[in-house]
Amino acid sequence: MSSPFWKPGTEKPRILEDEEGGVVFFSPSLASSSSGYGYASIEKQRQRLPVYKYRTSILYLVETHATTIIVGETGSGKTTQIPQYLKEAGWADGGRVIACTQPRRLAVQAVASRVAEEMGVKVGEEVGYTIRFEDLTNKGVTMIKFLTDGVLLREMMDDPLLTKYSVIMVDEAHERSISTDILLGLLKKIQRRRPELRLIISSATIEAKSMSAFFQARKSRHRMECEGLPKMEPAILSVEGRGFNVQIHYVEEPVSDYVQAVVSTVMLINDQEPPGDILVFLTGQDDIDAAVQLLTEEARTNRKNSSGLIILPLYSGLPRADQELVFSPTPRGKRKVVISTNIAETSLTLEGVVYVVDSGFSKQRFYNPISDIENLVVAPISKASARQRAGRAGRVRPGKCYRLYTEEYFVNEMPAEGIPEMQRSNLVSCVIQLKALGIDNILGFDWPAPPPPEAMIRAVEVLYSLGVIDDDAKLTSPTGFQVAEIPLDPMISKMILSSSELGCSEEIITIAAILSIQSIWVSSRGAQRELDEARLRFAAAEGDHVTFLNVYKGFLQSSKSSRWCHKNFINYQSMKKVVEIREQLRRIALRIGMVLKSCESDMQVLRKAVCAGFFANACRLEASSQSGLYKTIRGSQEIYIHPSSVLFRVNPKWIVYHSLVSTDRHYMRNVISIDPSWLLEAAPHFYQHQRLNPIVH
DNA sequence: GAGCACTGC
Repeated sequence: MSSPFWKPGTEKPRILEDEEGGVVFFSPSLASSSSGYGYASIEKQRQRLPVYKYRTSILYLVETHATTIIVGETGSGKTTQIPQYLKEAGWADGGRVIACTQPRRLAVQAVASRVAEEMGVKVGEEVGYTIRFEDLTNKGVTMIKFLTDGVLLREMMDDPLLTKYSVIMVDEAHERSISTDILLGLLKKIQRRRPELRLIISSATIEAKSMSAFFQARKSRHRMECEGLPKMEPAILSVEGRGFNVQIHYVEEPVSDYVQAVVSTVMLINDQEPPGDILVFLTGQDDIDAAVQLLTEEARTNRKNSSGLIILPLYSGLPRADQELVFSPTPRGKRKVVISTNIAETSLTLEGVVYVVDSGFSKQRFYNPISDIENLVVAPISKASARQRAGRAGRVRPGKCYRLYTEEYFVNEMPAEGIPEMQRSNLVSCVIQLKALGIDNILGFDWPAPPPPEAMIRAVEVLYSLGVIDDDAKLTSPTGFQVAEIPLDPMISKMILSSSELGCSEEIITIAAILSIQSIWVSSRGAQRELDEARLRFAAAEGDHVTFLNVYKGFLQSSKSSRWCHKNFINYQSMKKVVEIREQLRRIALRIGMVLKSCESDMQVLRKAVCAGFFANACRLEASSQSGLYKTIRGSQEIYIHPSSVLFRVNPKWIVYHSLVSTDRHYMRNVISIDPSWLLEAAPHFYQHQRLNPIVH
């Protein structure tokens, strides 16, 4: 286990082969020693990884089987080693490329730089990576390429058979993200056309069996088993991990209040267990803030041991600087307690954690295709998640995991796997992507996990109403193909296309970029009034979209200053991303033949363009309503303007919204006022005269 | 007058 760089008593080099592809921080000692030690010691390190003793088997299976499924636990080294084994065995000869996909950008970068280091090359040469906005590959030189699965899907639009790849390894397939699932479905289809292509599906769970069943080709007349071609029967291989043993503790009785249970469990660990940091999994910001506060008070009153506690929250909405606090090393004699959302389950890795407290819950997205509303719901996690969470305690030495649910519940009631994202999401983007790849029979597509037919039908309806697909459910030309080319939600893409005809594309692509990120405002529950005041400085009577334009203009006038952002409660990181996305949209717009033009101060055409994409989200203020109650034109859903909108309390008679937040009420986020006659202009087929007229007058 | 698990192109 010990690395040649690490002497007992010194800080252990931070992880070398992170299976989750979390944020990898190389310690300075490692960074400096890599040049001093040279190739041999890296080679020794590689040989110590559990996956090494399977090298020959893996190469044999890949050679003889079209699909190989690798079940590998954390720390097995599969992600960094298998692509190298393949390259060493000649799979990248003759200009072919070995691809390895990851669900997350950071993982792509981290793994690529590690593999480049092991091979003694620079990233972008023999080893490269591609993520959105960043392509560090060199055609004809790059042999191993890491990329997000979303990027590989985009590549299929230009090269549907992915002809340049000899082997494609889909990593972290157990996470079952929408793009991983689409990719798996498409790769299965490609295999029929390209029998020489090899797939490696790498997964952390035993779900391998269902994955294997999926890739099991039906005995078909077209594809006889013949010499020279690999077997269609998938091979399965397990590789053990290298984590330390984690002792599991369960509660004896179900807990009624898991925030309270978290507090007492942390205090118990602190009183009775030797030093080591604690990682707590809760569901969201509210719970986390509450737990942080309770723990801080508890630590203050119960002085015995708890003065050494450093209590930190962790969730993605946290400002960057606060997030980085959790990575700072724990001072001697102190104990760090990080209270986190699911972000610490897969997206980032904390070192030094010895104790995990698992509430057994997380927030999950659910989609109701009937109401067309997506909801965030606190729901029980799966056994797979519970194991992943527990594993976080065994990275540096043997650890303990305290589950705030009973063993009986874990064994008998907890579901083995989570519900794939595909089955609980709006599918509009997914369907258009498949259409663009020539998959016309969406309902008959061979999915790893078929989504509910209602959700697919709803997606097809939306695309039809946007004029993106025709009566035969085929992409329209040019609109459908253009919308598919733009990497955004189709409603936003449609808005962009219309802006070209209306003469306001410069403004609309700015709005599109802002709508496609989380939020441009800093999240500050503490300074709510100041944030509201800052927002009012940019407020436009037309609504939030025009307000965004004012912010963007201000940002440019400040020369993209971070100080200006800070002063105005605007998230600087978000604005940088907006500039980047806007630049990408601008390039795509030109490529698909749009006219880039500014409407200057004519906000009416701009609002029409928003209508052209979002007409389905039109609402009218209830005449008798004093409380700001709106109803959707289409479904008569009762909804309200979100208090964060600049049109909150202004309540214009007609608006369209960008998205809904559903709690006890449905709140519209980002709204703009419109004239109802524009709805008829934008979507005559959708708002027929007879239906709209009685409402208009 | 209230709330945003997490990714990705």
